[in-house]
Amino acid sequence: MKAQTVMKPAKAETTKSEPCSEPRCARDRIFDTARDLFYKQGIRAVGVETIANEAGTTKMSLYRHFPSKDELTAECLRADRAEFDEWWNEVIAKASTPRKKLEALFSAFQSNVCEDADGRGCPISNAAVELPDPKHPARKVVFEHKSDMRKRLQDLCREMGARKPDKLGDALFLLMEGTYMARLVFGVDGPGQVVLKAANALIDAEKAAP
Amino acid sequence: MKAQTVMKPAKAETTKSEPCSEPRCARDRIFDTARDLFYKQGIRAVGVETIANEAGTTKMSLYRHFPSKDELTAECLRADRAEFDEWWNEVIAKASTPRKKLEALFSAFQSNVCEDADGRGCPISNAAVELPDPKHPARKVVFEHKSDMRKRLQDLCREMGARKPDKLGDALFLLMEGTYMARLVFGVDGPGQVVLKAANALIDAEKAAP
DNA sequence: GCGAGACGATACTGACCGGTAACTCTCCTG
DNA sequence: CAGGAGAGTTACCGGTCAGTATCGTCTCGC
Repeated sequence: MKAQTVMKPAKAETTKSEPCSEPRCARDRIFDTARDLFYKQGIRAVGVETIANEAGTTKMSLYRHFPSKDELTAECLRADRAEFDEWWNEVIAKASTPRKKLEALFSAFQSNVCEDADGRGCPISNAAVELPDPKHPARKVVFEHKSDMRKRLQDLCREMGARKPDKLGDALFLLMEGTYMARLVFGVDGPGQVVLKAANALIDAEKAAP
Repeated sequence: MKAQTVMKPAKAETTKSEPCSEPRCARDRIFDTARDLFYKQGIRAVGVETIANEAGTTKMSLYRHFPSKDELTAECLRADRAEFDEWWNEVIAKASTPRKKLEALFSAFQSNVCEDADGRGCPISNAAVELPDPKHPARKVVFEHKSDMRKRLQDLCREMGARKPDKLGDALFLLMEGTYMARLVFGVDGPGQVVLKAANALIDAEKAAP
């Protein structure tokens, strides 16, 4: 398969604790391959041997860098989480008011989730489905990420001056999770296409009357 | 390869061709055990041997009644779907208007999903996460069930006189799916507790202005 | 009484699982 | 130049996976 051996990177400014060479070092290739395969095929469906082969290396190298498949899984989810947070912060940074931040979030969210050709919803939610064991190291990542996401929404609602910010934030949370699952079941043209309008309707309703 | 393997008698007792004894016949015990274990531990996490043992029988009996684990899985999902439909019809039968039917649905849904002590969301949505292969027989059940659920919501919105019934129905669909996932991640006291209020807000907003 | 069907028990296949051991090669650094 | 770390290779471990084969038993309808 791939392999493409020596490429003479010619960079390597002798930073001591950075031994990676090649296109990328074995650890990074393994990590990225694992994230990709876990997302596309499911965590339980992918074996460590498959990951190693697909990354152009061997199982031994995988176990040199990661203590177990479970820990590798948790690590991948942490990367997913970090990527999500980065995306989130970038989106809200461009908007001026809490209301506009929420609108920008749901607008970008709808595009991201629904328009990705081979998307399969949220890798972290999916992990929660695949790994029921509460002792699995990935479960902690799942809970922390979703709790954080919930709180961010509630905080934005509070800043916006909603009457019941926690409840409105939770309702918006439901819309997001539902969009993930709708994408997974229906593909691109599913119910997720209405999430922005639905979020706006909920926000308007809460800011208005009784 | 077997002919019409999957039939389901499940009728009254003393019908002549009913060799089931014991509490229940082996097929039913296997089937119920599989549904339970698949839901609680995940489909991929449960082996056929485990199912057979837990049902107090053997793997051979399982394969006498079901052609494969994949088909058994699909059959379990069909039962989940039938149970859901039955629940749905019962709930809307008690309400007089489309608006009240929707309200009754979301009220009962919130209770069912959130108050079940060891609930793990929707078994059918979970199956979609666990089984990415589009050729898996369970995928057909997933898609049909969710399409049906989506259409039922849209139809109720239409009967209610919503201006954009399809979009409103889709928004309500997102709320339901989100509630399932929220239950799975957060347990009983999660964001799902607001789904009834959120649904009402969306409906009111759509029936009212612009 | 007898065949037939349902069921249980045991053993097996071949593939794959996560994880480990021991060895070699290469390249960077001191 | 020596040494050590990162990486690749091969072989292996015990266990489990889905699925099959064989045989024996129990019961029920005829």
